[in-house]
Amino acid sequence: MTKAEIANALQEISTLLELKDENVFKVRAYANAARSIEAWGGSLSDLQDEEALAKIPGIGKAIAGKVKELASTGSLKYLEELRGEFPAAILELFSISGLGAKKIKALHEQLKINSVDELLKACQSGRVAELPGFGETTQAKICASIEQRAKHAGSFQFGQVANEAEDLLGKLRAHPDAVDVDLAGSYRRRKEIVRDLDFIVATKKPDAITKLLVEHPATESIIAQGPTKTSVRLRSGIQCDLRVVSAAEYPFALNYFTGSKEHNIEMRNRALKRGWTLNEYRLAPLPPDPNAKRARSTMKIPKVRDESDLYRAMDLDYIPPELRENCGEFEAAANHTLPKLIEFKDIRGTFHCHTTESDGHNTLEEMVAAAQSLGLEYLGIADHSKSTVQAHGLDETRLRAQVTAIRKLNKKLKGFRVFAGVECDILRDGSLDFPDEVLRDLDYVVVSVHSVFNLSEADMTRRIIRAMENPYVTFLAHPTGRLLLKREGYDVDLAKIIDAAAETGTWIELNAAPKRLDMDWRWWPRAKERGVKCVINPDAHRVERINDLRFGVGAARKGWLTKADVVNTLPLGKIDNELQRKRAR
DNA sequence: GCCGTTTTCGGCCCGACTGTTTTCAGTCG
Repeated sequence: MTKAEIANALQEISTLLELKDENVFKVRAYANAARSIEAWGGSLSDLQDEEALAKIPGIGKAIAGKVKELASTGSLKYLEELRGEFPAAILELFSISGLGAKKIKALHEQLKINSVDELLKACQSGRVAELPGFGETTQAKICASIEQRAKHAGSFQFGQVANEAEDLLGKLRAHPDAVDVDLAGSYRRRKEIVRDLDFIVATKKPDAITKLLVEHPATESIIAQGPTKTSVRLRSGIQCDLRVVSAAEYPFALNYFTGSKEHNIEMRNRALKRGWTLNEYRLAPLPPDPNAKRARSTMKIPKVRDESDLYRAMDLDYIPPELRENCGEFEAAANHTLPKLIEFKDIRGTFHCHTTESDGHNTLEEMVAAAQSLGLEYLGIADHSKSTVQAHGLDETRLRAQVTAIRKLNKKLKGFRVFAGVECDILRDGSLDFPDEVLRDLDYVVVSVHSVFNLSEADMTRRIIRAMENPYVTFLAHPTGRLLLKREGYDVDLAKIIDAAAETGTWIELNAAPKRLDMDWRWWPRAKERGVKCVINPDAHRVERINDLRFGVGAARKGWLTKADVVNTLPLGKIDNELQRKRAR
C-alpha cells in the first residue's frame, strides 16, 4: 500500500460519508486528512507509527488508527463497510462536473441511477429533468459533461499545458486595459499535475478582458460567464478560469487563487489572530462579535500593495508560490529561515541526455549545439546500455566508440565540455549491465531501472541500493520510474534510498521531463537534510527537450532546494572535482 | 473528525455563478 493509495482511501471515505449525508465537517476532516497525507514527506513505514502520525496536521486519533490499519494490513474494515452501502460504480458520478453528493444521492434514490451509463440513458429519456431540483438545462449540462469526460481526463502534466498557458498569459499582459496579470493556482505553485489555469487580471475594464478570453481562438466553449469570473474550456481540454479585479484587490486575489487551500487557511487564521478577516479582495477588521465577553483587540491594518506587503502584515517573509503547500513554510517565514530557492539561470550544465546512438532523435553534435545555444557550459551524454534492447542500448564496443567520438569532439570545443557517461541498467539482482572495467573509463555513470518493475518493495529497494554501492556510479536516475497520469512508480522505499545515497555519496536525479519529475518534490527536503546532492536532468531524447530543465527547476524549488543543493549549478571549472568525489572516497 | 497564544466545547474559509427557484441550494474553487 502506497502513500497515494492511503490518501485515496481517506478521500473515498469522505466521498461516501458525503453520500450518506454525514456531518459536513466530518466529511471535510477525511478530505483534509487525505490531502495532508499526500503532501507529507515521510515514508510509508512512518505511517504505521502512531507518534509520527500524530505530527501530521489534520490527523487525529480516529484517522490515525485508520491510517495505521491501512498501512499495516492494506485494507480497512470501516471503508469496506461503507463501500457495502453503495454500488461501486456510483463513485464515478463524482467525476462529472456539475454533480455533487446531493444531486448524486437524489439520482440514486429516486431514479436508481448507479453509474455513468445509467445516468446517460436517464438523461436521454428525459427522466432526469423531471426530478425536483433538476430541469431541462441541468439535464443537458449533464449530457455535455459526460461527453466532455469521455474526451478529456481532466488532469494534465505541467509540461503539457505550459506553452498554451504562457501564450495566453502573454496575450492578457499585452492587453492595453490590463494593469496587472498573473497565472495563479497550481500552475504558479509548479505542481506536477494541473487541472485548470487560473488567470488573475487587475483592470478598470473587466468586460474587455473577459472578451479577450471568450473570443480567443484557443477557447472551445464557455462554461460560465459573469461580471468578475469567467470559466472556459480550451481546445487542449483544460479548464481556464479568469478573475477580473481592481488594482487594489489584485494582491489579495493573486494570493488567494494561488493557494494552496491549506496555505490559505493558515493565512486566514493568522489574520483572525490579528483581529482581521482576509478574503480574496481585502484585509478588513472583523465585525464586532455580539457574544464576545470583551472587545477583540484589533491591530491597525497596514497598506497592502503587493503580496510581499501581505506577508509582512502577517509578520512573515515573502513565501515563494512553490512553497505554499503548508509544509513548514509558515514557520520558516516567521523565523526568517526560508531558503533562497534555485533559479533557472543557476543551471550551468546537465548530465542525462540521449543521442541517435540509442533511442534519441538527434546526433551527439546536434545535442551539443543545442546545449550551447541554451547557454550551458557542459553536457553529459548517457545513452542506454545493452539490456535496454527496445531503446537500442549500447554494448561495450559501441560505448567505447562513443567515448572516443566525445573525446575527439571536446578537442574542437572552446569553453564547453561534453562528458562521456552511460545510463546503465540496474539488473534484477542489483548488478550492473557493464563490468567495473568499462564503467571506470567513463567520466560518470548513471544507473536506473528499466525492467522487472514488479519486485516487492524490499527487493526493489535492495536492488537499487546495491547498484548505488558501486564506486563508479555517480547518480541514480528517475528513482521510482513513475510516468505521471500513466503509470505508478514501482514499489521502492525512498527513505532508504535517500539514506543509501547519503552513505555512498551518490547523487539523486531530479528528472525534469514533465512526464516524470522524479524524484518527487515531496522527498527533496528529506534528501537535503541528509546532505544528498540533487542533479537536475532533462533526460532529453531530442534537442528541444533539453529545455525541459525549466520544469525540473520548478520541481526543485518546490522541494526547497537552493543553488548549493544542486550539483549542476557548478561551473565547468568545479564540476570535475564533484564528479571525482565518490570515486576518490 | 480535528483543533486550541483567550477555548477541551464549539467552531470549522467563503464568495461567485447557475439553475430552479420566487429567496436559495448546490457546486466549485
